[in-house]
Amino acid sequence: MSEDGVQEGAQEGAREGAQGRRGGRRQERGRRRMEQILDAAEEVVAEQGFEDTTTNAIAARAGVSPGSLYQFFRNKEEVLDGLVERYTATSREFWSTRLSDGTARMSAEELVRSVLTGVSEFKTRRPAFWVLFHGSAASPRLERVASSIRADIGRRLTEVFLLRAPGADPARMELLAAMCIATVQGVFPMVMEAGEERRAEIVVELTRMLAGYLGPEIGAEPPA
Amino acid sequence: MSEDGVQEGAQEGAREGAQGRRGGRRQERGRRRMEQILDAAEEVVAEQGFEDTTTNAIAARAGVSPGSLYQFFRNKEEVLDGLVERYTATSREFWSTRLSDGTARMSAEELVRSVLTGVSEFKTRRPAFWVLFHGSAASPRLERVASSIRADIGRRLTEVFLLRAPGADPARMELLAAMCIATVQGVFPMVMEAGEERRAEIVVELTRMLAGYLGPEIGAEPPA
DNA sequence: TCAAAATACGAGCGATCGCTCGTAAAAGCA
DNA sequence: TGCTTTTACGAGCGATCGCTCGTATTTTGA
Repeated sequence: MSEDGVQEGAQEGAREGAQGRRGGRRQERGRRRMEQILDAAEEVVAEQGFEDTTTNAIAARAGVSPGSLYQFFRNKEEVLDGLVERYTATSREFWSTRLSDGTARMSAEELVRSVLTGVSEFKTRRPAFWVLFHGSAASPRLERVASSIRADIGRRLTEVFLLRAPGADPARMELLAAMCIATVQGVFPMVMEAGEERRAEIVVELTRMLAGYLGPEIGAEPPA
Repeated sequence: MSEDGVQEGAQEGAREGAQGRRGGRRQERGRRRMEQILDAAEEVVAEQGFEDTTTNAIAARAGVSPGSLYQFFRNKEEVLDGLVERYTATSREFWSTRLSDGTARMSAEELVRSVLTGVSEFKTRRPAFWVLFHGSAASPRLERVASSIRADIGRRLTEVFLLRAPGADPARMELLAAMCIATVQGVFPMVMEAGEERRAEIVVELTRMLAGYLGPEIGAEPPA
């Protein structure tokens, strides 16, 4: 090592991909800090909305100086990208556990209801998820983020549909999935704004609409 | 006037309301300027999005100084409120012409298709409408605006439903209308982003979904 | 033990944006 | 014609926000 000093060149390529300062070998402490910052971002986005979220507010919520935040994220957008990454990872687990068991045997209505309650739970656990999922025609930045989240969910849902209708055209199933996701995106705010009993009523409506829509193509095989 | 310098104290009370538009003894020229400013706001919102729209940009687009803008609108939000007001007025015409004729005789599918093409046209004529209608969970301000627009459309649509199903429960029809509006809000971005032929395909899907949902309660009376 | 790297701080820079203010020209009214 | 009101201007104030920079502390690795 004494020869020339510079010998870290071999390493720097490995890490640079995701986020934060380039070429940096991150310590355990740093990785924890990044999670803290993302947790804080989650809270602030859920409370203030996407556009009103400031980096200083995120840093303060995380109990960290603005400078420290930029130690790990190059700019505000990268923080949001970090949130999205966490969501898609979590959503991956969510769907796999929810689809591994007997979804193929469910009626379309049971399937829809099961997924809807799942989404509802997820939204409670991750308050900012809905904001990023819903997106907005008003904000190009947010829409970019939202459509990437929806695309990921679309892929999962397409798999489920193909599992239930093995002979079907994949492109067709993709379209059905996209329609369902868009519909839920549109209707879910109603669910959230409504009171407790009203909420159940709307979920019933949404279930009826989607089950009716999917039924002919994704309906359960007759249990005979 | 030279006597004491300070003698405008008697006037200042009258001044407070005049700034904005409250006690509006507005001249013809002023009313035209307001329309110009709203036109400019329409363009800028459609191009930049809701949050990225600045009052200075609106003024510049309208060919007016920032000061002049604030001669007519007390703040940014009032400009957006003005846009919404124009929309609800235009939407009033839109619905009344679209509902005055034989909507009661149409099948649910025809009705849905007719409304959808209408919305599509409207969106082309008023580019910023979609932005304000779609709203966003990410922006409390925008959501306020959007929900007021949706509420107005909801009232119109409820009327149509009641016209087609005179015996039905009004509250029930209101719920159906809200569901339809939310669904369209969710799915329409897909329509807009898609290419020409793809677009028709999605509209067919949306029509099928809504017609299937409404059919049992709003379907046409048997023509027999 | 010690230098390099990673982590941490926080004041504040530069840019933006909503909006004001002093001023002055056009329009209504006597 | 004069006086008031409305319309018009545009530089710039005050506040905010994303982000930087100089510096100090902790951890790593040899």
